[in-house]
Amino acid sequence: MLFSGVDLEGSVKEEPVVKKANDSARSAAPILKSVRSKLNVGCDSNSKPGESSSLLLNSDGSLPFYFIDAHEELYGPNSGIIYLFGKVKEAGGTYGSCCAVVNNMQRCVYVIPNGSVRCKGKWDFKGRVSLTLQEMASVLKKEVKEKLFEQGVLNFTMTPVKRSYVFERPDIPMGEQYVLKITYPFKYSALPPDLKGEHFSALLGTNCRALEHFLIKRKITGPSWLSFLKVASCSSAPHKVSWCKFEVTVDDPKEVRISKVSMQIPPVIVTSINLKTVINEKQNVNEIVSASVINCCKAKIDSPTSEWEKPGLLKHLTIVRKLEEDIFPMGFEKEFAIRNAKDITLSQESTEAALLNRLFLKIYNLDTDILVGHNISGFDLDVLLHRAQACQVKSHMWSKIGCLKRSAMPKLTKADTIYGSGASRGIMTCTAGRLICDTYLCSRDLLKEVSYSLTPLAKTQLNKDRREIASHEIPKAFQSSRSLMELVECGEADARLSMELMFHLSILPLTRQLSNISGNLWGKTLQGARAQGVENLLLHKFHAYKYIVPDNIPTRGKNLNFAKRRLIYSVDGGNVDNLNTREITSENDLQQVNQGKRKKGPAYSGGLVLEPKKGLYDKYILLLDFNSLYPSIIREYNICFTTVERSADGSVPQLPSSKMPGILPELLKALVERREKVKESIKTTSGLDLQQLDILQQALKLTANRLFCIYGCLGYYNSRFYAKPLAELITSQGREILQSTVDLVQNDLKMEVIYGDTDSIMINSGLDDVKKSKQIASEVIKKVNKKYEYLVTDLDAMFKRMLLLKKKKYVAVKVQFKDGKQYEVVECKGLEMVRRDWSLLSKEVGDFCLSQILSGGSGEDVVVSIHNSLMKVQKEMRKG
DNA sequence: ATGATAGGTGGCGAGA
DNA sequence: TCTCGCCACCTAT
Repeated sequence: MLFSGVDLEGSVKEEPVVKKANDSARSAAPILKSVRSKLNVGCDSNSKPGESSSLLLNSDGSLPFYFIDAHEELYGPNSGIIYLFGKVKEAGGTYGSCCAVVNNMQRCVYVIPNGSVRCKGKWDFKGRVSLTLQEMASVLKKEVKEKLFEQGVLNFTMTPVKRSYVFERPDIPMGEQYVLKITYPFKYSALPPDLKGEHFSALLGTNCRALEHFLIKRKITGPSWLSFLKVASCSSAPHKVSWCKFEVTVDDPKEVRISKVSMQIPPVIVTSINLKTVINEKQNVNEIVSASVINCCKAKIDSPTSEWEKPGLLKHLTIVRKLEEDIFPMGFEKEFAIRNAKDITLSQESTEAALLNRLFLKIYNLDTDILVGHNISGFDLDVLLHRAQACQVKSHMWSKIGCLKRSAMPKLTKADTIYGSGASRGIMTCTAGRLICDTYLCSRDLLKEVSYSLTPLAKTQLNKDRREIASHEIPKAFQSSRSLMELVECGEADARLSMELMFHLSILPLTRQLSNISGNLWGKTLQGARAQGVENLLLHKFHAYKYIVPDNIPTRGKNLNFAKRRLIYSVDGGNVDNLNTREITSENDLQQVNQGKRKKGPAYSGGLVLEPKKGLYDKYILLLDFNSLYPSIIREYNICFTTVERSADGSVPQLPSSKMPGILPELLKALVERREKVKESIKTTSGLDLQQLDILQQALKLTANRLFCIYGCLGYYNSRFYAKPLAELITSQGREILQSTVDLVQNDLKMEVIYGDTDSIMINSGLDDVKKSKQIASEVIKKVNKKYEYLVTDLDAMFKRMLLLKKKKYVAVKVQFKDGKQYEVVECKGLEMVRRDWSLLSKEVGDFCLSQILSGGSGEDVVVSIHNSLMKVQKEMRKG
């Protein structure tokens, strides 16, 4: 099955077979026994004295591990080591956090030999000598061996293997051929990507990351149950590298497998954080005065969590500190005592450093899997770590914000990052092992709202009023006990709202499913890295079919590479016209790079927009729409890296003639079919499973929406799978399809097309009757759909009245049906009132005018009424 | 570093 | 003062 992470039928069944390995079973058993005994010693912090916990094993003696997050150090002595974070099951049936250290990762580099080898398995070397595979291999091996020694790589294996290459590098031949696969340990540095030799023209995979290699090779697609066949050792408390409850070491990556038994997906521990800060004017930095934490210890990730507010699941704590050398206001001690009567929910500290220590310790003790907060990645985490640095919080404390013990703080980027741009790499490094769920970023992805601040979101989504305290008001809060308690409550309320938002939007189950579908790391999906999702999907798929994938261009020095890449890969420059043109081209490109991201002219032409026949229409207008046009084109014409022949001069390629289905079309087919299947399952299932299916369907819908991203990634310059010719081919087909549809409707069906944009056309039916219009529409649709196999048009809407003003600007009264009843909705596209950069007044006035125009009243009445209202507005403005 | 291109609109400054 | 080109911003698909 394609996406093994998603289990459609009969997902929840078997519990893991509890404890003990078969005595005779595997040699792993004794090791695991010792693991277990060590773990009893090792799990120091979380278990109460006298309580001992041991891990449950599968019946074959392997250790089940629910994989959640992973991390690799990119620099330093630990690069090449992979850290997996997840959950293991304890004897009591509870779950504990676990870190698995995977050692001995091997680099994997492909050597592309010179000359053609596609002729009958013989290596045609420089067209002169024809050698056998074995002979050629030995010549090549000898040279590669020398080169490896030169690079200081002393320990390696070499194997000739058959692989295909179908991407955009002109220096690597397309199609299947024998290449030499080299593997060597990560402790040796990466080979230079441009290394060449007498017998080989290129290297691929030189800088592949250990983690990516691991996940692709082990076919791990997002959060899922894994089993560790052998666990080499288990560190006890002082020797642990992580803050997790348990820690194991895996010395052979191949001992990590996807679990074949389906087991219940464990709940996770979610901690919501909200900081209240004051601005230190002298240094222009935020200082923390209070931190609120809300913890839910059993959040479901396979279905929506509905009862998260149930007593016992939720705990809260707010830590406040004194402002400057002040003392806490009068009466605070009393409040303090009341709040802590039953449970510690309020904590007072005298310094910011003490507050931070307390908070980090709390997160550690909670054994948090997921940190949540509104704009947590853009604000709270950044402030936390900067303050930890400024207050000289010890590394064994601040590093508890993540799961890996650290001694040095990674470079944090400046605090003044753009609102909502996500966390910096340094912050993500610190939090490795705990997922970051930023409800601000997520709602921006999942919802369409005017504003994504907490206050409006709380209102529109949760129907709750949020009390806001402006940042300059915060110092005043310390003047009285009452106002200070209000500050505390505000912090807790905010933390709570953010968590509620997360549950309300089912962010965890949704993003988990998305990660499973695309094979992405959950943390990346939460960060909204859409391009990366597609990248992973393609990586998994192409690897499975034995294709060598395009190299990962490292971020560092990318700007330099940009121009270089342009020169190497650019088909524009490939024109043998003259060298001058080429140099100018690359110089222009360099300029574009230097001028930054703001200036980016389109690289190729996109969708067709028809000139609108402007005016007010009062007969029924039919809006016809091709369902996900670009993905369908890929399927319809079998467009793929593997099928389209790219021309050398950079012109738009021809449609493929190959009937062999390409990988992209197959992928889309699988996704579409999968969605259909889920839809069907939804009809026939009930109860809890239905909720799960619903999430699945939502996720699939999201992916379907993001199928567009597959096209996007083909046209996205920084994408690993950048293929301008393919993107161009797709859009050019799109234009042709739209045009031919227009021609069909106008010439053959003799109907008037008044507008069209990329994948849609509007037809003036000239009718007053709904039913007749509908009938006509279905006839048109039938005719259009007959022409295509996968492309499907649909009647998107019928407009009773419409005002068509410009390209991409129109208002219409849409007719809809619900329970057999007809009702009308106003749809407004592109006009001022749907834009955020127009004032409320102009929106209101516009709204009124349009409602008048579309009311269907006589022309004169409308004019009079609009005029009157405008006069009224004018008067009001003069007054104001 | 964080899918695409097409298109409308107001603001701004240069130049007539 | 007016026009024009450029830019930032936001939207449609």
